[in-house]
Amino acid sequence: MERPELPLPQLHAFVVLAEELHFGHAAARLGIAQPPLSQQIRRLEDKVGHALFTRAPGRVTLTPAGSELLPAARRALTDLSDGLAAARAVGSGRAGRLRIGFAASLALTILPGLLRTFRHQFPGVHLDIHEMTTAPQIAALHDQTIDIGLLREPPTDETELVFRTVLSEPFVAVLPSTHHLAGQRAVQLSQLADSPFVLLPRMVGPPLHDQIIGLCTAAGFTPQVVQHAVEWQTVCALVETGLGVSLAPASIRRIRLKGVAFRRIEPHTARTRVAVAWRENDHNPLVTHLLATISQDSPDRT
Amino acid sequence: MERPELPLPQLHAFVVLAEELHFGHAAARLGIAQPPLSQQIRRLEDKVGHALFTRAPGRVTLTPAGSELLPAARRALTDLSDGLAAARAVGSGRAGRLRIGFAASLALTILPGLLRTFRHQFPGVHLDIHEMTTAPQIAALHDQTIDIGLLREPPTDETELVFRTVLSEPFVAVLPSTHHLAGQRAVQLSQLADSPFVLLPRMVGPPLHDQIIGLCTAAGFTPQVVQHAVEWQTVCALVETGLGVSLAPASIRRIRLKGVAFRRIEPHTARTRVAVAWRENDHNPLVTHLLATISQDSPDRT
DNA sequence: GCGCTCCATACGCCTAGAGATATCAGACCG
DNA sequence: CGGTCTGATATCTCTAGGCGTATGGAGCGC
Repeated sequence: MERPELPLPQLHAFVVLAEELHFGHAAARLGIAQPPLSQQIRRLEDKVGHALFTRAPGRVTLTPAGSELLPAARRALTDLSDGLAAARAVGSGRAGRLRIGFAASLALTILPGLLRTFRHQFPGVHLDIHEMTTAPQIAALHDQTIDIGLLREPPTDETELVFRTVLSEPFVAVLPSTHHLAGQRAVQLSQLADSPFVLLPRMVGPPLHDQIIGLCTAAGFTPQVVQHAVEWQTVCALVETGLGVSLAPASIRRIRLKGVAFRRIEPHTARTRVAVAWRENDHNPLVTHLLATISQDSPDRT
Repeated sequence: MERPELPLPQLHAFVVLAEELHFGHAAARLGIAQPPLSQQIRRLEDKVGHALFTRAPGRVTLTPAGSELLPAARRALTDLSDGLAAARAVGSGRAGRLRIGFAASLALTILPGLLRTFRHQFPGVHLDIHEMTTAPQIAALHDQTIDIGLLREPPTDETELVFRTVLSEPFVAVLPSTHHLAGQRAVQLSQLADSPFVLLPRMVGPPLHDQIIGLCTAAGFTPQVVQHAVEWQTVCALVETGLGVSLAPASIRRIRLKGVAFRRIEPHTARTRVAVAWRENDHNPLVTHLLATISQDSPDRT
């Protein structure tokens, strides 16, 4: 790519003159006087090294060389004008691409409304939605694979990343409907001490896992985990088979399964937080826009 | 098409920096110092209205807006550079299109060599070859349908057009081989007075037609034209059938037909000229080149 | 902590070129 | 033959911007 030889203003003048084929009219369209236009064309011809127009008074015509240059000049000008507009649209956040990672359970709660609101406000923005658990989201944020993470129980030791709580919800006990506690409206946590547990593996979201274990510990027992499952959907399915019980964020009530009962637990204080995460140094306006959308869309509801 | 806002040098700097992602190296590739490059990018960003790069020392990256602008800028630059090269090629006559009209009879004589030589010298030039008689060539030259005409007996009353003789050749008598004059090596023109004639219609080339009639008149008779044919090829075929005789430029000897004899005529002085014609005000370099090729290729041979 | 790398800032210089006004020259027309 | 239209020339002004040198300041590695 060598140094550009043809100034754009001259090319612009060239294109307009090629359309008007009349120095006076072209100059008027350019908003300048006629002599400067003659100069522009002349300079351009000097640089090209050949005449671009034949001028017989009243009879301005493109030369073969001019005809050859015209489409290239036109393309270059429209490319630049379009590219500039596109860059501005992206820069101002009216267009572009935003990559979002989200925990599967959120697909049942805040995610649909959020996406709908955002798409409505920024129809030009393409959203890449990736379902992924907490730990991969953190990693993906770090290596710029996603721009926004929606996850549970954000880790506290992350530099470079910022977290903001979107939603705080209590835990519920997940019981097979045949379970002897399913008849109660609420369950004392300690009553689950003897039931086998189905949980997510610690790996997919250590903080949430630790919090659940901590709840049980605080209630005076260590849960007997007989089975791991990567998704809450699967956990519920396993509970339905009678394999065991579980503790889960309240929003998974949306998973409706015939043989599964969700029951409030006592004590009721423990809550799990859903947070939005992004890179602290990410100045992508779309990130800002999405954060704003979250604020207005789900104003810290419980 | 509105006024271009982004100066090309800045776009060039932008593209190079986007490739190098390093101010120092990019500046070196541009052949300038580093501070000016910083300024260029800064000015460009000011005009766009958004940052195009994120600069952490040692870690220069394109922003989304920058990524959006980059392909447009690259296209514009290559378009201009290619377009300029193409325009220069056309302007200097190394490329382009040349439209040539020629009389059918010339396809047997000067045309093949001429085209071969020209194509060899200017392989980038596309030649449009149209077979047409004299009068249509004149018209086509006037309304810019062809750029070069190769025709017989140029009219003398044409302004705006220039003619240069390429070839001058004598006339020959075209006789059926059964004709009683076919036994002679040469034919006195007056001996044809009683034979019916086959000729081209006057319309397709008035000067040549008038010259043939004039020859007969000078020999003391008015030819009895019993049949017209638009092509010499056809004239010869008709002569072969014994329909009549004809007078034709010597180069049609190349049309070899069993039943046709070509004989030198006396007096031997009358010659027909083949000329190249072009528009006087046509500055297309290809026209000049073709004229030069004709000069060197057929140096006024008889 | 020191130096190195890398980019930004701050002047200052200078040219290209974009613009205007005034004027000239050729073609065409009544 | 003069008026009009069209484009070219001449001359001047002004400024945007391209480039340089000198310097500042933030990370990063040893």
